[in-house]
Amino acid sequence: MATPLPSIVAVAKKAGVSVATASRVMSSSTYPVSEATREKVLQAAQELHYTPNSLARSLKAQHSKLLAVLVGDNADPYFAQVARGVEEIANEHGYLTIMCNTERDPIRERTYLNTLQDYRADGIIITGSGYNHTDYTDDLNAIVQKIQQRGGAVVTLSPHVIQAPSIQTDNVGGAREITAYLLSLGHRSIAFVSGPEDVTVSDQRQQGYQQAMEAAGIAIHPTWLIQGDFTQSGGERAAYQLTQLAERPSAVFACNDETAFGLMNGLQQQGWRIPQDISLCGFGDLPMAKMVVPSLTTVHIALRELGQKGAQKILALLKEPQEPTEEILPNTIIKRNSTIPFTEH
Amino acid sequence: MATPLPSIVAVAKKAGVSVATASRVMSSSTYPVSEATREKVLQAAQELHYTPNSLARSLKAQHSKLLAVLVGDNADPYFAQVARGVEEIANEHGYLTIMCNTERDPIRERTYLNTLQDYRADGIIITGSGYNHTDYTDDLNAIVQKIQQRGGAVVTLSPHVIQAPSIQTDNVGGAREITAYLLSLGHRSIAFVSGPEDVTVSDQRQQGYQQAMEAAGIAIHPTWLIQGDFTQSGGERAAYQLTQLAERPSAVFACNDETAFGLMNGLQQQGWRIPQDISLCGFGDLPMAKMVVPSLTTVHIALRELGQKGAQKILALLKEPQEPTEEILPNTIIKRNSTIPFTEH
DNA sequence: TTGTAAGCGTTATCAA
DNA sequence: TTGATAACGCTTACAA
Repeated sequence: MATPLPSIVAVAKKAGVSVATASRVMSSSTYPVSEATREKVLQAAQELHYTPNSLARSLKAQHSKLLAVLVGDNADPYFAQVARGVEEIANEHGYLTIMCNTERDPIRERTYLNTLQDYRADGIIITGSGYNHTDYTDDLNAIVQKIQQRGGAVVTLSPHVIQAPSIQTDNVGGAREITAYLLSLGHRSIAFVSGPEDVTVSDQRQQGYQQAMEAAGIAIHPTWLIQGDFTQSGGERAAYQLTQLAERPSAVFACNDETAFGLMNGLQQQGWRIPQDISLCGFGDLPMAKMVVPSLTTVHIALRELGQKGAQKILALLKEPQEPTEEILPNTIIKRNSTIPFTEH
Repeated sequence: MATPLPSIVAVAKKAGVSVATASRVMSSSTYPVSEATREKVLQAAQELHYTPNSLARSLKAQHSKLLAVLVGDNADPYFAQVARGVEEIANEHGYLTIMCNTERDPIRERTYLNTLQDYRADGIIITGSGYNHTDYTDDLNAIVQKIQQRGGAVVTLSPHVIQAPSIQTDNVGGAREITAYLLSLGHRSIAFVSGPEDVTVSDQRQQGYQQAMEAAGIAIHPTWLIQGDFTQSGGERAAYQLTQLAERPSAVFACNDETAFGLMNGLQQQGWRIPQDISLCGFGDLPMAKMVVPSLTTVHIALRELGQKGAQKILALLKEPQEPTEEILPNTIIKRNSTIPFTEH
């Protein structure tokens, strides 16, 4: 049978003091309490194994010490790393981390945001989402605004229709750089495998790709633009499309590592050798990127750090409201074995 | 400035009814309320954008609709999959999922368990931990007991010093089977790379390995037992050790996939070809297992399903307390390209 | 069918 | 320095 935990009244009673004083010592408030009574209370609390009820505390205090991460899928290594960074900082500061998988579905995002509001989550970190547009833009922003009004903090870690302070990796720049790297290797026909349609991160990376190609004076052939969906199977499908082309590009740039892994697998299954037959690169630098054979040339994002910074931003926001800012973090190209200089076949 | 959200009193006032009736319609209790007043209340709630404060509700109801997962590291694909399964079921049933990274550290486990108790988490799922022994065994079990006493449910998903209902994959059996598979391929000298010392899962898998070897009448050479730590870098170190041996085994069984990936990388860097020079297999069947080259022969665990079952067990436990049970789930061997029949060199 | 009021476990205000 | 007491927002006896 469920027996309730001792409350502060039990402690007060046992110590022979009022709940007020008991509370004062348990909540380690600055309010003066004599050493003698403090001892008595502590003693009683100890004996009863008393610990304060966080729910009651939160209700009273109007904040919960709850921090949430909205991710597309916590099993996706990209999000997993970010979430890890968040949890780390949260834990350090006495916050609990709530994990929310949205599958990039605005409706799920909305539902979670509402629930989180009901729980008075102090901070919400949104990552891995962000369509260019959705019918729910206003909806989402309305909720976010309400969250902010009641004192909650919201931060996005990727482009999103939600208006909030944001910390992001330089998607355009990173894509431009890695494309420029392929160009510097002598490649001229470079394919690009995108993410799901209308997802902004994918568009931004495509933009970087296009900028680099344009700067090199190369017209992008329509068949070089292949649709993916950020998953390995999407990459495999892209590989198939690639092998069907009349003229094979000499390099492919996948807009994220998972896609690149899928491509690698798919292409190799079709008998293509990487990098001899085609150079391949990704974006993200997941832990697996250096493990696959050949190891993957990619854009390194400090994912865990991104999560940490997001959490720190939340903490800062909670301390004192600040102007909404957008911070763009630089990233670096990691050259590995999946790319080699262009050679005539 | 932070403006508080409307409470049920605001709704009651606006609807011109008592808080009791307002509450009755908002909490969709079975208590009879006339259609007319129900409408009025709903209307008022709508206009005020009222949603009930979950903290207050939880405080009153003595349960929080909070479910926690304790994992070693949420960025480890193994745990990530399990956590995903948990979140899925939790979300379906209106529970929020709290993610706790313990790094297998009993002290961190204890801290989290305490915090979770303070938040009145309804359910706690513990996975990825479990030393054979620790100085904190009694501590941990004391907290778990208190959690259960106050009505919370605890389930473990891997061997652990914590006494609680448990659902686990068949570690011994799986290891025995896959070792038997290697034997059936003609291998006789089979190395085993373990996890961190004293971690029970690792011991169980080693046990399975030993059982199979024994059944085949093969004495295990001491040098075949190599210490790993469940990580890729641990696998790489093991690879190095392996290459130093005077007599090379013809196969290695890594006690988890991450270790196998590290081995694969390390061995290949030393110029060993897999599977020609040595057959390799793992345990877990992470998504990456079929992506690496060569693809990895391993024991498939339905990880996500394990998480789902864990969450369902919690839900069942919450509904009505049951006898603590230990459920062992079968697993299956996935034969891929990292293993081939033994051949003389 | 509706309302009043107590209580969940805290903390903070006000008096003493 | 200590103690009553109200309040946080909700649900539920108990009355009406």
